[in-house]
Amino acid sequence: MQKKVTDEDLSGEKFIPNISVDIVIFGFHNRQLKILLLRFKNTSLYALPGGFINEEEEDIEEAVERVLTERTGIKDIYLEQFGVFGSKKRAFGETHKHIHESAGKTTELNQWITQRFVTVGYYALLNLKDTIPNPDDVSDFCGWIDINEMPTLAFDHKSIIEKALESLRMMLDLKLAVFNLMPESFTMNDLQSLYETILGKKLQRTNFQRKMLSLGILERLDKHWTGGAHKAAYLYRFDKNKYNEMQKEK
Amino acid sequence: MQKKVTDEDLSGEKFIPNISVDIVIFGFHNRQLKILLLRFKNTSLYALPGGFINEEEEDIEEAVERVLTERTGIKDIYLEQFGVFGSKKRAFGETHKHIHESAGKTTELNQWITQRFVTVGYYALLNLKDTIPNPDDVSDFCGWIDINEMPTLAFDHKSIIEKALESLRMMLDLKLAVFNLMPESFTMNDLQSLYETILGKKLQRTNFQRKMLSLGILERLDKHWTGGAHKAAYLYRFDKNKYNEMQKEK
DNA sequence: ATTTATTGTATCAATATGATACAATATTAG
DNA sequence: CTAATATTGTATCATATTGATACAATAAAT
Repeated sequence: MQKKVTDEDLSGEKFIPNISVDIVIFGFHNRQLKILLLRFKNTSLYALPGGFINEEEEDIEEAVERVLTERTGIKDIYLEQFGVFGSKKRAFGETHKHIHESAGKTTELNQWITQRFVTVGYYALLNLKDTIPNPDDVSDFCGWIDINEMPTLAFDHKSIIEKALESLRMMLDLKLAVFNLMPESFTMNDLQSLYETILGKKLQRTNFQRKMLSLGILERLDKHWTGGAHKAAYLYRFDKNKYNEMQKEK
Repeated sequence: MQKKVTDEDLSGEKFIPNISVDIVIFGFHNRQLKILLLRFKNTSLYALPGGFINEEEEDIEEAVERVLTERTGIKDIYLEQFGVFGSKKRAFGETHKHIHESAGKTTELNQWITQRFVTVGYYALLNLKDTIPNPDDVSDFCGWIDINEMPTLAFDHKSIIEKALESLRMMLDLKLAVFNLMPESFTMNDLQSLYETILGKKLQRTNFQRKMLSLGILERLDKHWTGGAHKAAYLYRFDKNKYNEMQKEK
């Protein structure tokens, strides 16, 4: 959702009015799918990272990349635009006033932010371990929240997240973007649990393994001893070179 | 792209600034896929139907529906949002000036339309026969143009159309929206040629027929005599009831 | 040494898809 | 009227994909 106006914003930068971007940043850790959320200062209200588009200098996607870097500390992140939210009810003046006051701001709330906004939804897929979550100036928390433990979300961010997940689900087998969520090396079981949380259903282990191996994009590494009382699983690595060759052939 | 400002617009209606909608309206006739285009007065410049969003009263989709009805005369059309185009280069002041002058307008060109616009792309699927294409006040032509004979298009409408087609192609087997393009009754061959133009490749007749029949949503009607020196083909009808039952089971 | 949990692979059945064959039939040519 | 021709509907076979089950390998605990 719309990032609040900082001092920088007020001095010079000019945003396209009435348009924001919101980013559903997915990460994967401990076999759980997570989303990066902000919490507004002195509230229990959470929200998606978001921002506005610099009128002179930025494509929409560039604005998204800027916000992504601000919140996660990293660049070159897998991005997908999944929808626009333009209901006439998308004017959140009261909520913004509340957030503004809770943050202890003494200045007058900028009028423009209370107007109706159309927001463009993007989702990002990244390796959670690489990130250093960083709150903005109206948030006191920025961090990873499990997809199954969503807190109260501001604005219409709940439905934006649902749409993002649905979109991710549809793309799962078409693109192989899911590997952006995985660490450098992982076991089949790790990968399977990611697929299962995204799809929201259990998959059959042996057939899943067959399918993944037949993609021809996984490089097998050393075995991985868990300490468990059983055979060790292999680690795999997503092989970008093989993937690129595959894409060329299409 | 952005519809030009009419007298109505100037008197009272208030649009969200910097945002437009553009609609790729698909129709199918004579075994050819067509798009509804406008041609600006006294030019050979074509463009997609489009418009702006009433700030007080309209969801984005409602604005799209309004424009659709204005240009085609019909309501309740299948709609799908396929993308947002927000390049920083999307400011078309010079083109608008040219269109404005060619249309013989003596008034000053409204400044707001020369600014940067973010446009939301929708595609619509409808039965071409039901429509009465209707130009707007800066166009002298509104009609169906074959997808393979695209004229020079204004703004970035060429790439918007390409993206729409790509999106339609991806959705082809996921949804069964394609039937919105067909007339009340049609032969398998008609349907196949539609699939072939969308996919841009030939399909095998017998297997296509098997696939369509196995969907369980086609009702077989009488035979259809073409006058050709061969067996008559059956006509089929898309059975909405069967389709709805199918969806419920999912 | 035996037990247990998990892994990698093989295999068989059920489906789906690609390719080909062929009978049915509406018209035209002779 | 008969034969030729083009197109349609359906069947069938081979191949590929997917679902379900079996089983041997093995790391640690008993």
